[in-house]
Amino acid sequence: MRQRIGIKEVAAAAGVSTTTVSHALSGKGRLPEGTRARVREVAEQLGYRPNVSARKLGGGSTGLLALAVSQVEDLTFQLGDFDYFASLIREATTAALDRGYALAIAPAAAAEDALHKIPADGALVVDPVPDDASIAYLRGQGVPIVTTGRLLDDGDGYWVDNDHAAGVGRVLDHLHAVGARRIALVAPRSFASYIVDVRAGYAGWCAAHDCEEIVGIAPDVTEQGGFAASSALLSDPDPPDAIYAVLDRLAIGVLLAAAAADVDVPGDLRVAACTDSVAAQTARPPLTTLGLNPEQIGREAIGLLIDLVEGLPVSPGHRLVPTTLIERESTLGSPARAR
Amino acid sequence: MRQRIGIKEVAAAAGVSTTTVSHALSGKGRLPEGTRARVREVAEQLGYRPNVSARKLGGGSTGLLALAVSQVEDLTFQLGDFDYFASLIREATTAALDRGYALAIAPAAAAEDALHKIPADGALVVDPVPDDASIAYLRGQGVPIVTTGRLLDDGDGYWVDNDHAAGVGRVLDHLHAVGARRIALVAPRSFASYIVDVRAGYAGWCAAHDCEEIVGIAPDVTEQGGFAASSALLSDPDPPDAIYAVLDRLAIGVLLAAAAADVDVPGDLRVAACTDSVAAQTARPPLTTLGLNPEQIGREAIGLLIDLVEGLPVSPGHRLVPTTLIERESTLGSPARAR
DNA sequence: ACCTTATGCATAACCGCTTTTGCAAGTCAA
DNA sequence: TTGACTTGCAAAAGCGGTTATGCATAAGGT
Repeated sequence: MRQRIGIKEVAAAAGVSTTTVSHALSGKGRLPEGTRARVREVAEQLGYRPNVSARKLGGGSTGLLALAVSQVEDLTFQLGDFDYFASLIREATTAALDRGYALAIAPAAAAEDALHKIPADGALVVDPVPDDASIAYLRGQGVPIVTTGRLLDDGDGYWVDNDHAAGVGRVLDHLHAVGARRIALVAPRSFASYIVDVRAGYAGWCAAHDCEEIVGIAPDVTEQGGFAASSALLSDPDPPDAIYAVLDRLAIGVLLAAAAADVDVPGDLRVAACTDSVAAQTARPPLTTLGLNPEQIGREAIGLLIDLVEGLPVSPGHRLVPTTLIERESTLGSPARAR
Repeated sequence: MRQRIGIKEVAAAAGVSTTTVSHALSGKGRLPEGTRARVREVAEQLGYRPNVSARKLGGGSTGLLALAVSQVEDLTFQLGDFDYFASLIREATTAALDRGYALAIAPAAAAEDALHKIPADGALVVDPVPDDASIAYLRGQGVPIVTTGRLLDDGDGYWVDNDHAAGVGRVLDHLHAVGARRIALVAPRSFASYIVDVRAGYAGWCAAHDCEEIVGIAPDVTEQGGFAASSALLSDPDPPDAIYAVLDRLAIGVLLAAAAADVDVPGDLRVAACTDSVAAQTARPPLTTLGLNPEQIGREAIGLLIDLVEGLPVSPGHRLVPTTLIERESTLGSPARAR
């Protein structure tokens, strides 16, 4: 009948009061280092685990951060890229644990309800959508928030994202350098800031390079969506000679559409994608991608969030994470020609 | 300065005591229907939301469950199937929240350390590996554990999994029914129970149907792994006429290998996979898959875990979740021939 | 009419932890 | 010596609920 070890048990074992234990563990109060260390040791030995609920109730912090992944109601939002999210979340979790925090998942479905039920000190919202109910709720609660990708309807606040403006330019420059002159963009409608940014970057680049803007709107963010959008583009009398898809899964759909339409990639069509992944790497031909360094995004976002939670001084505004262009056959073509 | 509405405010507004409010809302105590309804209405109007932490404090539990996703050190374990895990975790999270628990992520790396820092009442370990350090640690702490997929080195304990034995039979019967006679299995080496189960089921089926066992071992669980394993199989002088891959990503690799080797699917090779996903659905040709109903697995596992945490009576042992065969072109072939 | 039992609700004691306050003992300057 | 600070720790008051207990009053049995 192993009973939970609470602060009381620790206090008894250490021969001090519960107040002292609380202070020793939290680092607050006035205690000599000696007592502090002794209490900590006893707590450790007894395997003391604080009760999160009790902490929260007493007005303290719980050491819990909510991780909310936004969703779009009317769009089949199947999480565009698995590897991206997995990397981001993995790194975020690790970074949080390093500083003594745990990440609790708030499902996108009942996000608001979930956030109410999770006694979190702060929240990380991944790819928020405009008028995000969970964000409004968190704001009301006064809970610190950091988003990855900025809020479209409110660019203020703290967010971490890639430098998409620079990233788009890099990809388009690359496509142009390998000979593309009619570069199309395949993207879903703009439900998240990075899509807006990429589209804006694309428009700007086209204007600067005197190129026609060709945009194919994908109905969803899966391979199907990419297939549909690019099939339409390819059947045009004056089809593009390059396609940049804003998600790797869309790009894989583009490759499928090209194969179906007997268009040679990269001979007649160069294809590139935003977001690197194993799937992009193993596609036929392997896809040139813009790596987004999700690990770094996750790490920075969590660092920022914890600073906010702990009331540490942070410089206001956002953080930009660089992108990495990964050149593969889908735009380079030499290995394909070698065949 | 809108203040929180607690049970106290509701009590004042309804002209009753906090006890009555608590009883009215929880359905306990002795109250006439009239009072109950009135209090509920007032609570509703005031937008009362119970404080989860306070509620938990009364009970013994802390309201935190750890979600550990095991990993294999020396295998590139990129999470075989995204959709599967996403569905499972989403449903598990929702089920947990419904019962007032939050799910905290314990990263596979540093799992033990992470679990130590997360003051959880119980843990859900997804696809544990043999000699899992995190499980040993949790056992030592006396924390209730439920795994999805059983522990290879210890089948006892509580676990939830698909009825793989039945599932394999269903797929192989299907492949046999559509004419396959040399059915190969593509699988990574056995790091998890479901792979062991599928391989055992496959071996049993082959023995029962007097078929030769042909197994291609994938070096990892990505498209690359499937490509490598099936390329080897297809270059055999007497190649298989069907391949069953234990993960959808492997199967997509199989499709790529078939295309590279100019083998027609499903004409010359039927391909099926375990685990359904959008990627499988949009593959060319669309893949016949065995759906694993991850939602149900997640829900049952969490239900079981919370019962254990709360000391509710549970029947010992495991829970089996049925599979669903989803037939698509990769084994049916008619649409392909129609081309 | 009187005692018992059921009914309707309030009082108060927790739950585990944080935090404010209080108090004794030690330190120090005047 | 003495008042003014520190220092080291404990007592006690919440936090927002749940639940055991108590106590009127009403209903039912004899």
